[in-house]
Amino acid sequence: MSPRSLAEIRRQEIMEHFYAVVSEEGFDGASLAKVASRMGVNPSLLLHYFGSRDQIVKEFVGFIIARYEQVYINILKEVTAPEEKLEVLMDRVFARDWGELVGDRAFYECYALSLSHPEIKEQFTTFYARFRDTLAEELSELAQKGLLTRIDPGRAADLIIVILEGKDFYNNIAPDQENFAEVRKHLKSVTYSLLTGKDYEDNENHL
Amino acid sequence: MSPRSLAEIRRQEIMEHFYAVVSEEGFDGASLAKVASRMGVNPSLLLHYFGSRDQIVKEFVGFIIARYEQVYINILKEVTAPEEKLEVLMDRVFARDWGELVGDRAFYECYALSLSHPEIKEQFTTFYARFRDTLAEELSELAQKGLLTRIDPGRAADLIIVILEGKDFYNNIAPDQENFAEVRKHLKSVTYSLLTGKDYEDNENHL
Amino acid sequence: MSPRSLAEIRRQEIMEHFYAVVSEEGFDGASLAKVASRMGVNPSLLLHYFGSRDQIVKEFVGFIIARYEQVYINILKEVTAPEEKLEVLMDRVFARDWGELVGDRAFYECYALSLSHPEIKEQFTTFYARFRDTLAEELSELAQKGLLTRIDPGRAADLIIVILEGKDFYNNIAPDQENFAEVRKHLKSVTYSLLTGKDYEDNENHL
Amino acid sequence: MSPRSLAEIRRQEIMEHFYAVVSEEGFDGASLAKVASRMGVNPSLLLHYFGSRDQIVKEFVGFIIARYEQVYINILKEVTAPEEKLEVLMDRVFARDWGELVGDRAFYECYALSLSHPEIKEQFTTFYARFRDTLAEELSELAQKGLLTRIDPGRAADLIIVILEGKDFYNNIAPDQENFAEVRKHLKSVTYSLLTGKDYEDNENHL
DNA sequence: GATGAATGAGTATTCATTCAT
DNA sequence: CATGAATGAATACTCATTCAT
Repeated sequence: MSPRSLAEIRRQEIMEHFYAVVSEEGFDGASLAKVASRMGVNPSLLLHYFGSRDQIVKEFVGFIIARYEQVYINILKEVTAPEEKLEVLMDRVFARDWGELVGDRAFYECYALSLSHPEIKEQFTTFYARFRDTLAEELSELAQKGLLTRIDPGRAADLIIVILEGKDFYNNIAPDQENFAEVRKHLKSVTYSLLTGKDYEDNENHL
Repeated sequence: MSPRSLAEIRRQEIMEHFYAVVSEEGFDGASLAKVASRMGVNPSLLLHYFGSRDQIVKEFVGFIIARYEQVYINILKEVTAPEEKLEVLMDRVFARDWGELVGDRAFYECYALSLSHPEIKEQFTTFYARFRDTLAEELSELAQKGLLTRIDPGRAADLIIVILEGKDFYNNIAPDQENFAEVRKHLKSVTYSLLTGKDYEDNENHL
Repeated sequence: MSPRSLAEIRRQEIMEHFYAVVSEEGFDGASLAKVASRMGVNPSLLLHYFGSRDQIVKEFVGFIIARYEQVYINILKEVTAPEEKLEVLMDRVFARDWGELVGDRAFYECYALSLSHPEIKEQFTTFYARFRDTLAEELSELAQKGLLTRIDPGRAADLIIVILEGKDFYNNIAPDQENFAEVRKHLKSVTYSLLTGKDYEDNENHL
Repeated sequence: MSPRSLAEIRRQEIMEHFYAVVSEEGFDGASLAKVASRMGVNPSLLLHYFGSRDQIVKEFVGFIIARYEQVYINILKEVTAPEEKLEVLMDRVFARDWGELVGDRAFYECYALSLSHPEIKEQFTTFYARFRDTLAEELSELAQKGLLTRIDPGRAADLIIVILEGKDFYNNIAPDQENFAEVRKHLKSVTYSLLTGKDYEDNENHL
């Protein structure tokens, strides 16, 4: 309840504004001057709190991943009866979009960055490891209840991640944008079958 | 007999070197000076041929997509007997990597760029449209021969693209890198089932 | 009648286009590239004919002065009866404008340039010397006929030049632009009086 | 006690140095680097204070005009008995030179600039409007005292400006430089006559 | 905690110029 | 006669950063 220190608030503000600029113009366009000007603040202030732009970028990747984590975790943490759990999970994975995240340039900028920065790649890797493990754990429960017959939970988790990320990737640049909802619906049905061995048609009302 | 004008050769060289730098350092680090210095050439020369850095970037996206297209087309153009066609296709889609393409920062840099540049997004969209259509056409032939029972060719093409891109995305930052081959193998089997309605176990030797 | 050499024509073309650009953007904006592009020609061509930009500028001052000379000479060369000569001269000096010359940035650019380039100043000086002398000669004839009573011809020539240049200078930036015609009219009348000792009112119909 | 902020002092310094360079080499030669180097300061500093070179130029025109205004106002503000006023005014208008102003390339550079920049032309126009009005006002007083018989004060002001600017223009490039004092003397006498209707000969001792 | 002065390296781009063709 | 390749210096401007206040 105690208000965070001013320093903490400022740092958060800076991240928020940095995010806004990266989303629109990429790291390329995210100069301290531009971010500071958006904040209505002196550029030196950003350095006062982070020491260097590099440090901002580094922490920014953490900031972005934390944002994702929050969303991904929400997919799972919903408490429901085991029988419904898979449907709810599927619904969420294949939902329209997750807040402002889908199509977010900032995320892919960080991802691209990770491909040549081992330290940053590490951040992504541990994030996806955590996500995979949590997913697998969840699915494992379902498997024990016989609701997930044909597939190993770890494999299933991998599969879900692949389809999830592939779907979002494709969604952003897919032809026939307006009908992408049907692609999502189809992917959902297909994934459901893969996990349960049953057709999904009879569950259509969950969409 | 000299097939291309000097200008064309130079432009190609510039693209090649620009690619190398973007792959390592992103657009952020791809200054004209850096690219020129790699080429052992004066920075003005790049502008002599392209007019502006923006123009280089724009054409570079085309260059990257053309590279992908070449690979993606290779997946399909192999001429084989219809019965083997699906296996060959699967093999290729889920192969280890496609030259230097996988894990290529340059590609994701372009992709990220497209998310806030409609003109560039358009380039991606038409590329994936073309890829999807060609895939669908191919699958449609197989369907007519009864080798693809359970799925509409267009849907199947979407599915393949989603899994293909999701796999590559995941591959780059997946935990347990060494065992990713198994993930690929599993994805291949699963995709095969989805397309044919048959299990893939009996085809394991194709991997 | 024989066509000038192509070289001569080209040089003239270049001067013409250089003039257009200097008029709009000053020497500052008159780059070889810009001039060449207006001509639809390769920048190297300008150097082919002039050797260097400096040479173009130098010859350009001559070009500008020659343009002025042509106009100024026209003021004088009209052959009329001595009694009308002064009126015609006055009419011309205080005419609305002299072609596109009035308000021409290029002229003042050259003039400004002359203030720190002795060689160029020399060009202006000899031009105005020539102008002054021709004027004085003309006025001297009138004086001999008793049409110019009160003033020494040389002094009169100086006076005319001062009023002429002052009027043009003032015209370009005078408040109350629309009514500047009246200023011109008044200046004409005043100058007439100064030269002849008579009031000008009775000659108003010459305006 | 320190009257101006550091920023104000710096801005003034920059104007001063910019003036020096423009006087010698025109806008063409007045690069930020050159000006900064004269100041013994980093080029970025000029932009720190003005934002862009264009802004410097714009403010520079104001700076130049303010300089002129100061001199022109000095012509008028001298308090003397009405009977002497005209003589003093004439003396000042036709004085040898006004500090470093005469022959100042910077002024004509600005003037030339104004011919294709409406915004800058506006600055000149309002300056000359102010000058004309103040002059007219002054002359109007003299007229009421019967010291200015033959001419409307507004017209007289226009006339003085024309002769003043024409004289300076001509002075800079006139042949027979050494004897230009006589031209000035003659112009003074002539102007005096025009304003008062009396000959000036008897006032020669004022020169 | 925050600003502003100042720097110096780096940016894309423009420019005049040379040379080979 | 004219172009186009190539250079290298110069341009205005941006940027991250330091330091004093």
